[in-house]
Amino acid sequence: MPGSCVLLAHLAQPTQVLFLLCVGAEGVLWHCQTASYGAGWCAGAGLGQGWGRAVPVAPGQAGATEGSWQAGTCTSTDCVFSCSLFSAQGLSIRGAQEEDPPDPQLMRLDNMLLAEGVSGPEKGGGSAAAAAAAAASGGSSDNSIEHSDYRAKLTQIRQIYHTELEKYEQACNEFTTHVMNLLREQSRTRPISPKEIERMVGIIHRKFSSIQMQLKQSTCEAVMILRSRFLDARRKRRNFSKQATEILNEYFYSHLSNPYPSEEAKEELAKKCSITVSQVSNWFGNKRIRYKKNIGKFQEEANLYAAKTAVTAAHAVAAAVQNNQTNSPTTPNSGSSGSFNLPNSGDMFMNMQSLNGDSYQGSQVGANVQSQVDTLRHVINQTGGYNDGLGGNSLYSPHNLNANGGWQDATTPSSVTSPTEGPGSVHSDTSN
DNA sequence: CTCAATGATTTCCC
DNA sequence: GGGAAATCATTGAG
Repeated sequence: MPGSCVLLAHLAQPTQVLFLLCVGAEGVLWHCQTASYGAGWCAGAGLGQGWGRAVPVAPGQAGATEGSWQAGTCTSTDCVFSCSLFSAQGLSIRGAQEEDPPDPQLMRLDNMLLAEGVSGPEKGGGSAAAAAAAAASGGSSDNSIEHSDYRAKLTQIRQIYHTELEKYEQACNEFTTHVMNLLREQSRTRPISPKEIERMVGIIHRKFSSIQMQLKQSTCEAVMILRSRFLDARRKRRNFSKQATEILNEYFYSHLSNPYPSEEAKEELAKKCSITVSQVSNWFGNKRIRYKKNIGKFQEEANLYAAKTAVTAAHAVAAAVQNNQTNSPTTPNSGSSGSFNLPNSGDMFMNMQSLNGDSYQGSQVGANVQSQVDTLRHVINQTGGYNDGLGGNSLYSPHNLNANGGWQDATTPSSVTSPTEGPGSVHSDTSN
């Protein structure tokens, strides 16, 4: 059994390895912790378990730092104990951790782990995952697949962190017991004061604290890497689901005269499509530009969605009319196609116009139809039978509809009043 | 592998 | 800040 000194060190191995180094009558000795730590590594580094003689590392030797020791028989740099030394006789501490005041770095790490949901109480879903997902998605609801993916990985990190933490605590206790036993044996040959024991225990705990800090540090790094990967993954393009594309297309083609969804509409669409608001904005931006550039190419698609919308609208109108016992005799839709009752029928009309060429030219008529629709809606509302289904008016009703047509004009009201630009004048950038 | 489609990003403009 | 336009980068069909 070595002398009375204790040196607790950890080496920067994949798994933290704990050593006990003693300085005594027999010189400097190392002891590889045999419990849950170190045994494997000790063997791997050619140290074996138990006690062995340590020799100072020669200055300049690879891996050497001031005060480094290595196993007497091991020349591998892996065997260098870059650790602080606690003198046996006076229990003087050189290089011991100075951790009396709360370490600001430790506090930062703790805060981060808490914020990331790694430490602290377990929450179903984890605020960190939600926060990261929200941040990554531009502040809105995110793709649930990525969300759960991120959450699963974070949970994994969390589990590893807690397992390791538990191991460290257990090892700390074991080690403390071990040292206490050493001291108890020492007390047979020399007087050991309670203060000395207390101090020794304090040293051990501080050492373990610094090891814990490393664990926290690497956990933080893992979370950061995960987050960056998560964000990077988001940058990758992923096609929207067929359903989402359909919903977006339906909106687009039923608002062809003014395909600029309001913020509310965007949010609603985002929700329906399980994508973010910015993705909705991107989609509409891309769609507008691509539609404008090649209207012909999108004609079939436009007709498809127009027909689809018409059918839906017809059904809705039929239902509304049927439900409306006091149907107004002035209702203009009775007996006619019925599709114009759609709040968006103005756009649909334009769609039909576009079959023959430029879709923008039809908006004059489209606007007229729109006004009819508004009248109709007003009438129906007054009779009390029409306020949902077709509703969408808060969400889907096109605003900024203008008589001249053209998307540009819709967003630049100043030019709407321009009498020089007739219905036939197509904005230059609509031509390809 | 090629290439069209398409979601995302960048740049410019108002 | 929102939109247009150009461009980048990935996806998926052939």
